[in-house]
Amino acid sequence: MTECTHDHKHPDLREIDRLMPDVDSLYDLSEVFRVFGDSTRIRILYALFESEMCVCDIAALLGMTQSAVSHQLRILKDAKLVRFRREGKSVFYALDDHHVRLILSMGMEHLSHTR
Amino acid sequence: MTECTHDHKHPDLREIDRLMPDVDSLYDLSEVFRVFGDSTRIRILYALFESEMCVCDIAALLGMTQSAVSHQLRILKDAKLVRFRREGKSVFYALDDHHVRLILSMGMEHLSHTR
DNA sequence: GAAACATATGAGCATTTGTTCATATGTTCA
DNA sequence: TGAACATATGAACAAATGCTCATATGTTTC
Repeated sequence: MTECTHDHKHPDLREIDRLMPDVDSLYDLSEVFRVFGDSTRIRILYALFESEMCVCDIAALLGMTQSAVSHQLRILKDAKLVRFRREGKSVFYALDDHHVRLILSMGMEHLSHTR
Repeated sequence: MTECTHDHKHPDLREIDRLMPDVDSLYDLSEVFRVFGDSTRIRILYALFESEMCVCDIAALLGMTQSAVSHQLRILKDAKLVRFRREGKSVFYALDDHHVRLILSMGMEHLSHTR
């Protein structure tokens, strides 16, 4: 490969670099979306749209093992997308804040615009 | 592991299953977010916030090889997140629609709420 | 047509990721 | 305290992912 010889209009790269969020913020942002980027986790989030649920019910609803669901819930919890409360032997999970719903519906809207 | 013995309040799983989008839609939705879930692609998208850019400029801006950027642009293009136009030897990429900006700002907003 | 430039793409490789299995932790009740 | 239940977690493994390198495709200019 050879360097770009700039024989056309180019933006001021330094100016653009100045305007962009710093690399660390963008990395954190990509991590947020990476959490949404798995169908199991998306299904869990949509299940929680209706009501809070315990782990075994989520597993039954999705037809997955309790272990697999629990592993994914941990990722969702770490990303602050769900919160939980213990009630006896069960642990109930729920969507953490309204941003989750907003982000999901934005994604759905994008989908509907691309077909 | 043993089955859940339902000794507490449980939601109607069949009703919840009925209300949820079908599995295929949720898979497609997760694929959209998976595309956002990589810091290189996020950096490319933010670079394009300011103006359309050719591949070599994006590569220079991000300090990456032309090949790496081109591979990621293909993924962004397939997901309809960017569009492109050829002008001579160069190919200029731009954000495809306003949903991209909305989704990114939703993600940023979520981030700012979690610290 | 040939050379130079800009971009696209396939193969290979190291890393990451999601699931399974086994087991640990935590809670209730007899 | 011990047994049963509900959830969490570490290790292992197969599959997916992102980058590099080499090279192909496409465009302009001589």
